[in-house]
Amino acid sequence: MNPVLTNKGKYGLKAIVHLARLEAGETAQVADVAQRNNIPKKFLDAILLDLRNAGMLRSKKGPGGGYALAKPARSIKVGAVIRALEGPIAPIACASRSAFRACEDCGDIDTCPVRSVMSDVRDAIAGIVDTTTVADLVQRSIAQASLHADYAI
Amino acid sequence: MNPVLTNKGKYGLKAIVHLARLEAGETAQVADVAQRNNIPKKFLDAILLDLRNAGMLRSKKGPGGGYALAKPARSIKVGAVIRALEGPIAPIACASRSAFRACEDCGDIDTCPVRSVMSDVRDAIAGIVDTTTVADLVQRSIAQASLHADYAI
DNA sequence: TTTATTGTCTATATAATTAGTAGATAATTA
DNA sequence: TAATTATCTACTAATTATATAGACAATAAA
Repeated sequence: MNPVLTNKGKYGLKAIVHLARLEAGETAQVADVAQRNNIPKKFLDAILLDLRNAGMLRSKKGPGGGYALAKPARSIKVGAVIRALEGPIAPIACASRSAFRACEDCGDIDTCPVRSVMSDVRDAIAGIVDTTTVADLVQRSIAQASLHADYAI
Repeated sequence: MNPVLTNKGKYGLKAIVHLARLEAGETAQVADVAQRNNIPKKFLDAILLDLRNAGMLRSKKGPGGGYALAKPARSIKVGAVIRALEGPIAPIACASRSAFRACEDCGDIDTCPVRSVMSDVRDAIAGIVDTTTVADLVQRSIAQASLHADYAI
């Protein structure tokens, strides 16, 4: 099971966390988000567009424009971000709820042990990504940062 | 998070379940396993070799030869099969225990929220695949088969 | 109303990975 | 010796990931 949060999904999550940290009403420009997070700007363009089209971000063109969250960070699930950028979370199509597809080599879907265990895996993944929100991610990074802060003068 | 039990991993799991269903001492030939499970024979050759080199299968050449499990099915974890064929199970390298690697774009690994949630995902996946054995898969397919059996005369 | 700025969209290019194939070689049995 | 079966090396094709280029559209400020 290879690395399969691709750069696209990773960049998208980093970017949306960046936006979630803005003050209410504030926007950030793609170029700024890209630079601050070491993300290729043009690549990020396409990613933010996907997230916007999925209803998670709003955008404004022109000087002073940029991107911002379209709704509260606590209402945006990590799973929604991943699905918008990477597609279904199931490790195999026959174990997907949203995009089920039988394997061509499958004899009987009801007795396939691979499908059975991969369905469990899917549920386990969903159990994490669909209960963790972007607000949680912000919280965690702050909590971790303070744990590692150097308070010595 | 794209389908990422690849065909290789899927074929390997199907094949090892096939072998786990053999009588004690019995072997099966690659050609037979391939045909019965709709797996390209040459591809399966390479897969079974990997599993053999990982110590899960034993093989014998020549007429009457073939493959068999090298140890009891209950001692072979699904996670071991997947790791042998697909590599580490973590969705991203920075969340892997066995093959950790920091992202090039990562500012601080300790405060990265992507790594944090993906570590949770990794643990969730491991929680399934490292507690499910090949024997469990055999059991399940039998249980499911009897559920769907048509007992009417 | 012009100009600079910023997001939007389409098309294309490169690299990596997956999925498989071809064909020779080695071991074993009859 | 001949048939059989696994082993190994090398190669090809298809798909996906990772971008990049450049035109276009909307907005704000001068």
